[in-house]
Amino acid sequence: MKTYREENYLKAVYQLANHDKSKTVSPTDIANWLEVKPPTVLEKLAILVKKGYVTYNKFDGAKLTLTGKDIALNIVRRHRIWETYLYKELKFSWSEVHEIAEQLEHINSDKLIDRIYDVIGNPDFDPHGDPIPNKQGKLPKSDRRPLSQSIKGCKCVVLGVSEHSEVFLNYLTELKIGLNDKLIVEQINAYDDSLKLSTKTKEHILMSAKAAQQILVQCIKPNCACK
Amino acid sequence: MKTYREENYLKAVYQLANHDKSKTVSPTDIANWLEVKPPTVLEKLAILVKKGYVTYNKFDGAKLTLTGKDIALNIVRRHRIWETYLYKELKFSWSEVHEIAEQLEHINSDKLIDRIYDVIGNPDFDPHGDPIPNKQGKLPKSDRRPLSQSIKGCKCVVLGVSEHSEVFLNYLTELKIGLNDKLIVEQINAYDDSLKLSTKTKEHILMSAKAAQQILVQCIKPNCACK
DNA sequence: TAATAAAATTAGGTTAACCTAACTATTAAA
DNA sequence: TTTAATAGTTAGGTTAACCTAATTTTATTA
Ligand SMILES: [Mn+2]
Ligand SMILES: [Mn+2]
Ligand SMILES: [Mn+2]
Ligand SMILES: [Mn+2]
Repeated sequence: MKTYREENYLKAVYQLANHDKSKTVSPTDIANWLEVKPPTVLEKLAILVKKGYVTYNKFDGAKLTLTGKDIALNIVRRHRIWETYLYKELKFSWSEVHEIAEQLEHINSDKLIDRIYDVIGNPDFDPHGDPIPNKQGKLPKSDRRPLSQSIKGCKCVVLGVSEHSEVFLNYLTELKIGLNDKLIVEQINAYDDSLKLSTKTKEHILMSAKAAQQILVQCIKPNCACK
Repeated sequence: MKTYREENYLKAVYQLANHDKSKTVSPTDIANWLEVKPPTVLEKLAILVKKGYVTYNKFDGAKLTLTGKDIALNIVRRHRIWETYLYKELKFSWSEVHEIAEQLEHINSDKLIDRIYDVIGNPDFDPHGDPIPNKQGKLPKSDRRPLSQSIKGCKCVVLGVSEHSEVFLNYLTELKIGLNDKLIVEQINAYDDSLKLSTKTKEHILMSAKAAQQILVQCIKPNCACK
């Protein structure tokens, strides 16, 4: 029996592990992520360990087992399919879809997910550029890096964002920067690493390093000097 | 704070009260409906009374207050809108929609409901012919009676079903009887009240009184002798 | 390295939502 | 009208999911 709470804990472990692959997933991390307190997490981890969905010890932190990863990836799949559906079919903006998908991802009907996935044309990526796992939990390949790693003169295309907050996404929308838009890095300020960008619709966009770190891009020129 | 459990209790009171208007809604009725035990219901009723959503005493049973009825009707509204959406937009059959809508009705997003209600064209009735309350909780008028009350020779149109089980709906589908289909009552068996019917696509359909009680119709001839 | 801060853990407690068993009040049958 | 069945209620208990406060580890840092 997987309750929506259990689904959320497994998804949290998955997302924290992916967010920073070098770090272990600690009870405190999970607690902050889910907005509960560490003892609550410890308690739940013990149950998930018993059920065979995670392993846990202080040094390696929490790790998903194969079964646990399957479940987590299925929730991620549902989440991203719903986001895409809300965006494409129901005309929600990319800053609105996440919150509603947080609820919809727990609806238990494979047939419903299959149906809406068909309606949106079986895409590989969601409105934030995140890959949609297939039914077997395999993620489509995508080669992306933060815009902040660009060098001057780089031409690149926006393939995603690593932050999904409404305020950040609305900020990008204001700058008229969206998924698949092409960017040119005009200048990089050596003092604070802020960027001057231009797009097809807008020139001389000023952007902080903080924001540029959250935008995921790919170089357009095959032999671009960007790292 | 309305949890989905609370929503389900209020909806249960609403539906039981409407199912049989002459009877009071007893704790046992609610318990059977929600598949829990009577003490669980008593406990929850006490909370709902304190919150001002219902009144309860042994003699009048459970009754929704105005606030409680508002909440219940809103859940019913969401349920029926989702059923219609699943049916019309996502091509589910009328026997499949109820179960998924039982989950979807608890998704908390007015904007989402508004959006899908728009997509399906703001209809007044769901795929089972049930009226969709408007935002103020007002139900569109519909004048229907059980097919079992028909007299011989009556021509009527199917406007709904009072049972929503998959097995019953699939049975009707097999008989090729659906919403808005026209029926002619060819004969009524005086012994067991079973009917012989014909439709545009099928003749001499035999139907038990039990089934006929669950089909809601309206006479087509303005001065029909049916009661 | 000793002191301090932070993280992990344990202990003990609350609330919601369930349950069974036992008892009381109603209703229906004999 | 007594008896038996059913419905309502109370008492007491469980589990999941949360909490705070206290304690023990583990890291930092002075
Ligand atoms: Mn999201
Ligand atoms: Mn996304
Ligand atoms: Mn229904
Ligand atoms: Mn319906």
